[in-house]
Amino acid sequence: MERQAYDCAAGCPVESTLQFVAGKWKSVILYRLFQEQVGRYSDFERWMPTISARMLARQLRELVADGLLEKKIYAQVPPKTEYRLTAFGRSLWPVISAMEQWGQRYNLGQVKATSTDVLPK
Amino acid sequence: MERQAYDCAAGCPVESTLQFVAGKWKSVILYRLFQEQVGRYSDFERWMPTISARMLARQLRELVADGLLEKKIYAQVPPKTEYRLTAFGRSLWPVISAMEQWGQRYNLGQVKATSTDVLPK
DNA sequence: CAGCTCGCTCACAAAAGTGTTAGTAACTCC
DNA sequence: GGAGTTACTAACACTTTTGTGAGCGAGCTG
Repeated sequence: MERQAYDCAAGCPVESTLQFVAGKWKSVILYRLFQEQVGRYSDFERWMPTISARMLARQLRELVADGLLEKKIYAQVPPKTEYRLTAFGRSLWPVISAMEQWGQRYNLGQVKATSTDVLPK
Repeated sequence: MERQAYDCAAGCPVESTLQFVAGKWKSVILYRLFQEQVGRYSDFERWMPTISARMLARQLRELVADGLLEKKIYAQVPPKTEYRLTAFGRSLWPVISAMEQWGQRYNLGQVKATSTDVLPK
């Protein structure tokens, strides 16, 4: 099983949240779906060009298994699938949104900023 | 270097945030410091009993290198060090707090809940 | 009937992350 | 003077995560 095990004896709430969100691409996938409502497999490939097909399929599968996304398969050829957030997935909006805002404010470029770049003195 | 590389061509803000927060234990360390203000090395060992010394030292070092924490070394024997949040680190409060709240609401136990456990119908 | 399409999956290999054990420095207490 | 203290680090092995390349099924298009 390719999943990190967070075992927090005291039931740390931050760790529980991480269980759902901490895959390398998961929060980005969720973020995209918050923006676009629906995404097909090929949409994600376009939105996140550096992800490999293997990872994309796997992260999507885990998100579906966790109940955050739902997957609709159309029985047609060539195949078509759609992913969208479930109500449970949508409940993560505060988390994703906080990440988005922090990233916009403190890290507009993709290169890591240090505190001195951001906070004067 | 033990660091994941997120290269988001479009400069996705969620990915930039992940760069700082996505270590296996980083957000938990930050969370603890938001609660306690100050932490010594041995405090973290007590707060997070399942982390290994190697990981703790490493995650702390990275957080300091990223400018999120500052480290104060007292020149005494036996040695004493204190870690606390910098202003930059404190700017992450909305992210950590959103994680905390989601974890408290939807995942009180440490076992993964599924959507059906949480959302009626 | 060859080729294209889409949404994947599999096997293999490389890379990243993690745990374990041992050890250090230097001062105090017994 | 031997043991205990704190905050680590280094070496090694192991596990987990990730990338790569290949392939598949089934119908539609030329």
